[in-house]
Amino acid sequence: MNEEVLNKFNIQQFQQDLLSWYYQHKRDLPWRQDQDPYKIWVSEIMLQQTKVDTVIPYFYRFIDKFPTVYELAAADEQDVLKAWEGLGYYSRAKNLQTAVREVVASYGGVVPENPDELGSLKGIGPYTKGAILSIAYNQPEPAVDGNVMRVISRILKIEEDIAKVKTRNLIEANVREIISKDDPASFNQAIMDLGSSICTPKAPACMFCPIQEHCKGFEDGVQEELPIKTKAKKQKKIPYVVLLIRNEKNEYVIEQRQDKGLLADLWQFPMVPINEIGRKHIENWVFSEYGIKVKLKEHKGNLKHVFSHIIWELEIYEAETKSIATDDPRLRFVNLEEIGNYPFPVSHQKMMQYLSEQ
DNA sequence: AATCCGGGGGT
DNA sequence: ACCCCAGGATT
Repeated sequence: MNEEVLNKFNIQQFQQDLLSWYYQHKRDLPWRQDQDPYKIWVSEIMLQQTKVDTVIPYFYRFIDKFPTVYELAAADEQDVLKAWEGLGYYSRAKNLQTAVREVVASYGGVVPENPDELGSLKGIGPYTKGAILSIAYNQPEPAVDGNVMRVISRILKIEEDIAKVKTRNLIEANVREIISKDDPASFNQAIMDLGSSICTPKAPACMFCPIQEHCKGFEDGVQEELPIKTKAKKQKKIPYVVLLIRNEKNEYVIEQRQDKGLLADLWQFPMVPINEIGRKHIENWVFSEYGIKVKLKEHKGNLKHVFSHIIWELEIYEAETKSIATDDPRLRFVNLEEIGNYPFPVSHQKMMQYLSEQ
């Protein structure tokens, strides 16, 4: 496909230009202090679809709480989710703990250096596998993320749709050709740093790019058109009434979500799907669903919460109940003190401002 | 191959 | 609004 471009590509000079730029400009990041495979691993999972600046405080707190695979393996899953609260994509945290437990049980607590063993762990896909192998173990393995796809598609003028797995594999094959065997850890991280600071999605700073003279996209003036990517479709809106149900002991009803799917195992205030039942039957629905008699009170406000694939349109109501206990295993009555121990999605954290004393 | 899965920030 | 972000699992 782009063999012609690759044939004329000066690999040695490219590596030298890229790496000398990186050695001079590399960012001082918390997970670059050492090459502890566990810490590299945690950082890579957190960084999936998440910006560096967002991850940094979470990384410090997480490593402080779970310094090695042993602390994480022994931890309560709810505590792990609490440490992940607000980061999103919560299955990352559950899969990470599952995989760490596997490392302790089957690999003596040592993160596998074998590509197949590493790649078989929960939550470790092709990117994360390559990142750990290259950064922690100095293996010349590609680590193709969004940055790398953008940078490589511009350099080699690859005009395939990067939303497709096939294109990711093509780029991986190309990286395998041009990666530095002497310092693969720096090579992979250099491309990522370049992608975040110079070779940005919009208005790339080609005039300051250390590898401009190697860039076929720039040579042909198409760098701003690359990479090619199909658009995501619009999110579907789903309306809910959310109930802040309080009893006479000033406790609120919270509910644990199911253990699979959206926001799995996190806690929330009960949500009534009003597009399914109609807003006339809210109190009846709550009784049939949870066995709790409630009386709707004041409308506290509305909230729109946008996910990647759906949009929640939330109407928040205060409600009262005479109940002080429940047999429903999903539910708990908690006071304002206890509620802070449970992992909540950001949308429901925002509702806590409406919780009142008395 | 397409869909599901969070939340934040830049433009 | 729209796009992107150090992606992976499931269908």
